[in-house]
Amino acid sequence: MTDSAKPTLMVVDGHSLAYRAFFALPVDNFTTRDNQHTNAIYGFLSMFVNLIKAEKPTHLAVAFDTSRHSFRTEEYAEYKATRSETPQEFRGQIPLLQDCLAAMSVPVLTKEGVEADDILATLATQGADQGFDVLVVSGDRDTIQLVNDDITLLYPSVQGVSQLKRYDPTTVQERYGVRPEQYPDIAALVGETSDNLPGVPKVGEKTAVKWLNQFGSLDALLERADEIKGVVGGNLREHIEDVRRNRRLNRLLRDVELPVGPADIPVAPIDAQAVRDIFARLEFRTLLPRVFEAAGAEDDGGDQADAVEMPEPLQSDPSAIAAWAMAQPGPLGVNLVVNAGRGIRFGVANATELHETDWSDAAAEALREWLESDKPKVMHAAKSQVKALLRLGIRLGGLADDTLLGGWLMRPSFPDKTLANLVERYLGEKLPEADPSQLVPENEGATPSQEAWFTLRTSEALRAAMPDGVVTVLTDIELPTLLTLADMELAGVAVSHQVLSEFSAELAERADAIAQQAYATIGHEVNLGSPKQLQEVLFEELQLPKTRKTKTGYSTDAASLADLQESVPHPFLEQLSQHREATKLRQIIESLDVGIRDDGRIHTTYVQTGSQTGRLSSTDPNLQNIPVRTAESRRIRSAFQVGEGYETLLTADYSQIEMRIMAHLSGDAGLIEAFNSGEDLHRFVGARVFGVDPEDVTPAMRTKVKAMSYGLVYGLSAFGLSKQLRIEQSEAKQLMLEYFARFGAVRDYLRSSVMAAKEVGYTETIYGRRRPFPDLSSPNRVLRENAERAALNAPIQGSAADIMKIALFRIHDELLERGLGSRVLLQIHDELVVEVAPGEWDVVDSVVRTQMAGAADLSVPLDVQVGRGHDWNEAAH
DNA sequence: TCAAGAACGTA
DNA sequence: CGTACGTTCTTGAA
Repeated sequence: MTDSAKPTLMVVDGHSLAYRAFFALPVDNFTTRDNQHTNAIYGFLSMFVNLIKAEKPTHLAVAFDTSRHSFRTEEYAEYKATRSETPQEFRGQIPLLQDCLAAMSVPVLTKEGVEADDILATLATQGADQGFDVLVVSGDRDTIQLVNDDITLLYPSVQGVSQLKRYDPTTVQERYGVRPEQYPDIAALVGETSDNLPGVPKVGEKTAVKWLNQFGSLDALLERADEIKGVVGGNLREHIEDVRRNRRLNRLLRDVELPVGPADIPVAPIDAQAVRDIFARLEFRTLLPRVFEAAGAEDDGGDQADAVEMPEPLQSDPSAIAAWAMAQPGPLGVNLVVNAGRGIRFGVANATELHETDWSDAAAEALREWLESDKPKVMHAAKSQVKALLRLGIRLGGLADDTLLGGWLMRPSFPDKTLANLVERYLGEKLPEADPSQLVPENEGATPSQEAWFTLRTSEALRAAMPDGVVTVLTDIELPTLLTLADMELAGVAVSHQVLSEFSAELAERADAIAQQAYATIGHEVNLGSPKQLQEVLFEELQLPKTRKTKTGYSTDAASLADLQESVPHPFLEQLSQHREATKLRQIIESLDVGIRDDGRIHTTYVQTGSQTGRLSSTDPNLQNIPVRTAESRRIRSAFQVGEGYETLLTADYSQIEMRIMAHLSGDAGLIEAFNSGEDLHRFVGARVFGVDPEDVTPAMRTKVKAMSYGLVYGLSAFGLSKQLRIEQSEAKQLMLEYFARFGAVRDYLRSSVMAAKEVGYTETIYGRRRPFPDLSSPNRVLRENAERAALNAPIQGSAADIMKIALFRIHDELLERGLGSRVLLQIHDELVVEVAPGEWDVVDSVVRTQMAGAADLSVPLDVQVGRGHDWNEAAH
């Protein structure tokens, strides 16, 4: 392509390319542990090394803008004035990017009063004069004017930063219909919105090109502007000064005084250690070898600790392993490979020695003493392993860490929770992985003891990176919770197939009947479960007014149907709603029914890392969303019954725990008084807000303040409140004003908590659990406001989750310690379900109340409601 | 067979 | 234009 005899000069506009990368790469994937955003840096460098590899420049420099001020703003103050402020998280990345470039020995050029493109223009012009092949890399269209036989422009295409389009004189001519040096003439006529340079109205690229070709030059055109007929002619004559100004401003300076010329910037060897250091800080791992490769340098690993050599795993006898493990002073990595609930292989490791064995009852017995001892053990995803051991009657002791939990606590939003991912993130190494595409893989995956070894080392690295508060949450809340959940999952909850199937049959019959009526109403059959077909019926056949828009059409959800029914009543709407209700319940029942195991119980799985706030989630089946709102749906709960050999179920729930946490965190005197007064919360708040005595608070008032109180925790707006209460927005606004006039500290707290989160980049619960929020300073309003609401909610929901977890494991532990037969079965965020053994009611009731009320010491009491019954519905109060 | 979207259950 | 979840069904592309 290029004449190999000629040197190649590559000059890059760092600012514009990094800015494109900033918007192209999701910030979520490019944030370091200490919340430094790196997406612009990564995107730029990734493209940059590709360029160097492909183009092999002999001389190289990257130019940056210094500020928004330049000779152009001097002449025309509005220049680029419409550009929104570059976001702080972009600007913050520029110095770091420049550090990276410095480490890579790439000259970084800036000059006060001129833009990066002027520097490019100067170097490119000098380079061409001095016999270089010149490559200009820029995302600014004005650089098209530089293109000639010696100067080629690489311009990012719309597809993304990684694709660069190559412009030489021919391609410019093809694309724009003029020679490169004429491009600024077109731009001057058309204008450039992004630079806030208005052009001639009604003149686009086509007209501009036509004129230029007709008159030969811009000067000639402006001279003879009288000859252009029609509206555009008038426009041109009217805006002739704008065009002249545009042309002055879009001319790039080719004679900027620079400290270096093209010959002074030959490609130099990179500073390997400096690159390693800054990349380590930015947590770039995959980029490192690419930079070394592009620079033609050897990555000798540097003066960091040498890459750790993985010791060979030893196939050992279980009792030998047990003796060895007992003798180890420090923590060991432990890994029981579980399949279908049973162990199959077992591995254990310290830093230098790896042992593994097939798992068997005999192996379990040999290892029992050590497993049950409090000798420290470090695992990844311990819960399923703990359960497999419990099935053999082995209660694991000494669980010192679970890297699954640690990784989640550090970055709760990250979906990949595998050990392999943590190994890469925290050790910068690769966990050996079998190639899943091959039946007999060439590369063996890690063996059980190797995984244990990696787990142990990952645990150390994770702990080193973990803030103290997060360590506390891990060891004092999550690890004890893990052991509790293992017992709860194994216990399961007894569910009556009989009750479920009777109800299911009833619902099936009803759903069928309603469906038939619905078909009769509209005159034909339709799949009532298909929103697409329903839209046909509702909005075309029945010509009902359009509802809320969805991605694929108009909504047919319950709220929309209710709205329609109110404004344009139609029997089909009612039938559809009832059908939905019946089939939904039936669906839930059916999935519960198939979940009943041979022991007559449902064993859910709690996903301890399933939320970003610290809550648990429940799957297979989800027992945290069993219907409760309607009397009919509660029949499902009556199928959850006390198991054989037990006396009764106990339910215990926290009342208004989130509002209590808000009272505590905000220190609002009124709200604290509300909770200390013993008065019904919403009555108390309603009395204050509406200025009446508590006994005079009407149900309507109570409903309003209740919605307001709950909405607060979620970042509710006046719009949302009005929608929910079906009142005017102005009334909702007034309600909020009155509310905050009485409970102002609540608003102050919410505001300042979001502000603080914006400052540090994360929120924190009372116990130190963190949740990062990179989007809080996003330039995108939707993203930012979503993040603000989530950030407002996170400490509240998260603190509630912390408190419930503490109560949960303390109850679990105390029941065990006291040798009681009663056991906790379910956790539904603020509620626990306990199966009480015969004769233990009084003590269990007391343990539960005491531990729940005492789980946290807030400035308001924690109120606990306890109920008792043969089934879950009856036990609710 | 899979992923996305809509809908809906809970706290 | 109210947070946090999981499941089921339909649909259309692969």
